Amino acid sequence: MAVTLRDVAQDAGVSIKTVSRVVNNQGEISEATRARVTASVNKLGYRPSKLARALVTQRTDTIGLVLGDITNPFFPEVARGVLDIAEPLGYNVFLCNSDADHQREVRLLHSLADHAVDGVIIFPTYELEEMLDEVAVPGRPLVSVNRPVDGPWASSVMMHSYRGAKKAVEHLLAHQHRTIAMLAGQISDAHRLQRTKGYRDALLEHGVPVREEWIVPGAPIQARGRESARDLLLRYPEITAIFAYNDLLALGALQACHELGRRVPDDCAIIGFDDIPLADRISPSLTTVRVDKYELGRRAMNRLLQMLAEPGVVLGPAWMDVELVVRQSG
Amino acid sequence: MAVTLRDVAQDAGVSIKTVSRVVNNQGEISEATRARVTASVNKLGYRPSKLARALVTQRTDTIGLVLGDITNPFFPEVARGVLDIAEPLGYNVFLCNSDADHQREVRLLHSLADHAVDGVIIFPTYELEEMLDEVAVPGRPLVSVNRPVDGPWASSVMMHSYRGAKKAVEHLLAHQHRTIAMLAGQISDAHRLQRTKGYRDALLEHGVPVREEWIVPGAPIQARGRESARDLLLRYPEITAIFAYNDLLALGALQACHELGRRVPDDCAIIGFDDIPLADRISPSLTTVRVDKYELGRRAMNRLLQMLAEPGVVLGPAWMDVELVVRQSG
DNA sequence: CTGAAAGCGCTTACAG
DNA sequence: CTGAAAGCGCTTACAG
Repeated sequence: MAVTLRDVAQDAGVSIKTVSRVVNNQGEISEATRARVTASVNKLGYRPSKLARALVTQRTDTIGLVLGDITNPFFPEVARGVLDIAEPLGYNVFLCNSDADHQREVRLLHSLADHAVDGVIIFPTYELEEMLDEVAVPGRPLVSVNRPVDGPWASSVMMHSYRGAKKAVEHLLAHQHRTIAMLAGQISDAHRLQRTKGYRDALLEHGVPVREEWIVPGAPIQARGRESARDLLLRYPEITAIFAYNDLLALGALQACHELGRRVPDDCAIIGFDDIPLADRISPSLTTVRVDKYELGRRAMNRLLQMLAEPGVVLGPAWMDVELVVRQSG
Repeated sequence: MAVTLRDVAQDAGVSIKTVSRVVNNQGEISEATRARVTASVNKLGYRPSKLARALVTQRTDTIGLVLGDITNPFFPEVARGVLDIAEPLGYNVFLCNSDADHQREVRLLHSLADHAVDGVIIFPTYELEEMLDEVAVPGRPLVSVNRPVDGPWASSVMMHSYRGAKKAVEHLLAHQHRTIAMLAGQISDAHRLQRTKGYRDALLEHGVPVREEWIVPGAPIQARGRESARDLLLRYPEITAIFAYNDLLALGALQACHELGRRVPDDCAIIGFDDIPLADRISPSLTTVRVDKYELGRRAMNRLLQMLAEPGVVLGPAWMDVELVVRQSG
C-alpha cells in the first residue's frame, strides 16, 4: 500500500540497506548514490514506517501522558507544556484521563505499555510505589508529578504543595482568622496529604486547634465544593475562612457564600490552589496559590527526555516553586 | 526483554500459532489446550505487542486528534468527548496542537501518518481539500470538524456556525442596536467565513449597511480581543454592540469596555460564541452561542469509528445544533 | 484441532 | 562505499 524501502531501492537501483542508510543519515555514502536515492525518495514520497522501525529499535517516539481530567482547567496548560517540548523532537503524545480512579490508571498504563510508548508522564492518583513493579518496566522511564518516586526508571517532579498550603493558611491567620475550614480534595489524590499537612501545621504553629470535622474530603470539582462549603457554613456558622484544596473547590465555596448571603471576603474569606485561568476573571477575584502549569509540563517532559538519554541514571526529584497570589477573596 | 508469544508457546508446550489463536479468540481450540495456554499467559504476564500486530494487520488502534490549542477552553471538553468513546474500545489518542498554523498542521498529519494511526479527527485551519490528497490516504479515514469534506475517506461534523452567528446578531438588532462591530477571528479559521456571513446577512436583512472596517480579524485570544475592541471603540465611538467570533475575544472586549469606562451591556453590548466554562462565571456574565463541545467530540469519534467499520462508504456531514444563551452582557 | 512457512517494513551486525 | 542474511513479534493463508 504505502511506499516502502524496497520500492525506493528498486527505483534507485540500490539495495534496501543503502536506502536505509541515506534516510537515517548514517554511515558513509558516495555523493552520487546519495543523490540518486534522495531523488527516488522524493519522487515516490517515501516515509519510513515508524512501526517497523520500532519493532527492531524498541523506540516508538511516543510517550503517554496520564492526568486526572483534561477538562479540569489545571491540566490543559500542563499538557501544552509537555507537547511543546515533545513535538519538535518528533515525539507524539497519547493523552489519557484517569479520573483519579486507580483501576483506570492501571488499565491506562497497561494500554500504553501495549503500544510500547518510550516513557510515561503521570499525575498519579494512588500509591505509586505499589504500582511501579507492574507498570515501570526497565527501559521505559516514568515521570511522576507530585508523588515522590526514585529509582533507575522512575523520577518525580514535585511542586511545593505543603509550602503553598501553609502560606495560604498563614495569610488567613495573619488576617485574624481563627476559624478556618478546609475543603481537602479526594482521598486518593497525590496532593491531599501535603496540603492538609500544610493547613494543620500552620494552625498548630499559631496555637489554633485543628478541628477534624472542618476538614472535608471530596472530589475536586466545583459542584462538590459548593455542597461541602454549604454544609460547613450552615452547621458551623462561626467559620470565617475556607482554604480549598484547589480553585474549583474554592469556586464552589464562593458560590455557596453567595447563596447563603455571606459576603466574600468580609463574612468569609476564601483561598484556592492552582491559579486556574478563571481565578483572576471572576468577581471577587480568587486569592490562590499559583503553580506555573506550563512550566510544570515542560519540566516533566524534559525530565523524561533526560531519563531516555541517560538510561538507568537515578535522578532526585525536581521541585517547582509555588506562590501565594493575593486577590480579593481572601 | 518482554514476554513474547514464543515464550508462552514454549511454556505451554504448543506452537506459536496456537497461542496466537487463544489470545485472539479465533478458530477452534480444544478446552485442554486453551486452559494450558491461558495458564501460561497469566503465569508469564504475557501481553501481545500491538506494534508487531500492527505491522501485519495495518491496524494500530491509535487515532490522532489535531486541534487548535488545548489551552483554548473550547477544546478540553471536545477532547474528553473523543477520549471517552475511544478509550473503552481500546483506542489510544495522540493529541496535537496546530495553533491554526497550516504548515504545522501538515507536519502533524504527516507525523501521525508515520505512526500509522488508524484515523484522524481534525479541526482544520485551512482549506482542507487542497491538503486532502496529501494527508488522507485510502484506508485512513479523516473526520473534519466544521470544514465540509465528502469522500470515501473523509467526512465532516459541522456545527451551525452561520445560524448561530445570525441568531446572535439578530438578538442585538432586536434590542435596537444598529452599530454592531464584529471581532472576526483568524483569517485561516474554519468558522470565520460562516460566522462573518451570519453577521453580514443578519445586518443586510434588517437593512443595516455592513461596514467593512468594523469587521476586525485577529487571533482568537483574549489579549487580541482587548486590543481590537479598544481600537474599535476609540475610533468609532458610535459602536454600541460587539459580536465576537468566540468567547475569548468577547472576554477581551469586556476587558476593553471596563478600561474605557463603557458599561456592559448599557453602553456596549457584547455577545460571544462557544459558551466556554468561564462564560457564566464572570460578571457581567457573557451572552453567547452555545455548542455542546463534549457531544461534538463524541460525534466526531463515533463518525470515525463508523468509517473504520464500513471502509469507503461516503457519509454526508453530521450537523450539531447551536443555541443562543442570553445572559447579562448582551 | 494444531503446526511450519512466509512476510509485515524496517535495522543490526557481519562481510566483501 | 555497498550488499545479503537474520530477526524484531506478530498474523495470514496453507497444510495436515
